Amino acid sequence: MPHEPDRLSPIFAALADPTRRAILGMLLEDDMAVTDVAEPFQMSLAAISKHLQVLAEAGLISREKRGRVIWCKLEPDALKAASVWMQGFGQFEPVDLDALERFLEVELAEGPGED
Amino acid sequence: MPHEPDRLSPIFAALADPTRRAILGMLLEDDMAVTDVAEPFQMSLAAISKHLQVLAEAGLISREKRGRVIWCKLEPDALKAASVWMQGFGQFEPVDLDALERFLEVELAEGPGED
DNA sequence: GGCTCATTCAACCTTTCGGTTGACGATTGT
DNA sequence: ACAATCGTCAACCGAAAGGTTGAATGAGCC
Repeated sequence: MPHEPDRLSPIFAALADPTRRAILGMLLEDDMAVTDVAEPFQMSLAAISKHLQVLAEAGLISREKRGRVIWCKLEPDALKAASVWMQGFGQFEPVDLDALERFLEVELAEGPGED
Repeated sequence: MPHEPDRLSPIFAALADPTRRAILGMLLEDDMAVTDVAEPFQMSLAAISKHLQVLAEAGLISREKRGRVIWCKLEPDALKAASVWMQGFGQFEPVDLDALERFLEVELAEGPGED
């Protein structure tokens, strides 16, 4: 049996960019058109389009064309695959809830688009 | 207000390489010397050394020199940070800290696969 | 038809990544 | 003292990442 294609690497690679994580955060609230996704960022629309392609190839989002607008939608399953992989490593010690809270506060305070 | 340094990106970037994920898997069982980490791989020792540096800079492992041997040890906290970030998306509860806390408590108390 | 808006494509540039090789410092054993 | 071992450093390489700009495609509007 040859080995299965590596679907995990593209997912983690996609998550490794703060712009792309911010995009995912925005998409968490609602589906969005490409132009609207790009609006809060300082970079060109083409750059955002590339980021969306990376996210789509990793399976983290899907794009659907309705009219002349392309709607981007979060696809949680890919994220879950990566999460499951990490669960294997996560079974160490009971979680440090204080650290968790601090971490989440920082992460949520940064928010999408402010990177 | 400048932001906190981005600690999440290096973690995901480190996880995006299958060699590095394999190394983490090996380190899950036991601490290992660099040479022993490198042994099962087809690439040079220097390449593995670089991978270990990437993992260390992401905070995923630590290295301790005892004698002429450098021992590599898994550091679960960094992984936990990334895991928590992803679980926020998977559960669609990025704002409800209480619910996320309760979820994690239950999740870690039961442990994966111990239903 | 022609204009405008939404998105991607193509070419290009610079920086980073993942690998190599060979030399090197540090440590241990004889 | 000398040689072998452990690991990193430095220089180099090709490929990929992340950005730019400008042209091209395609759908909707007047």
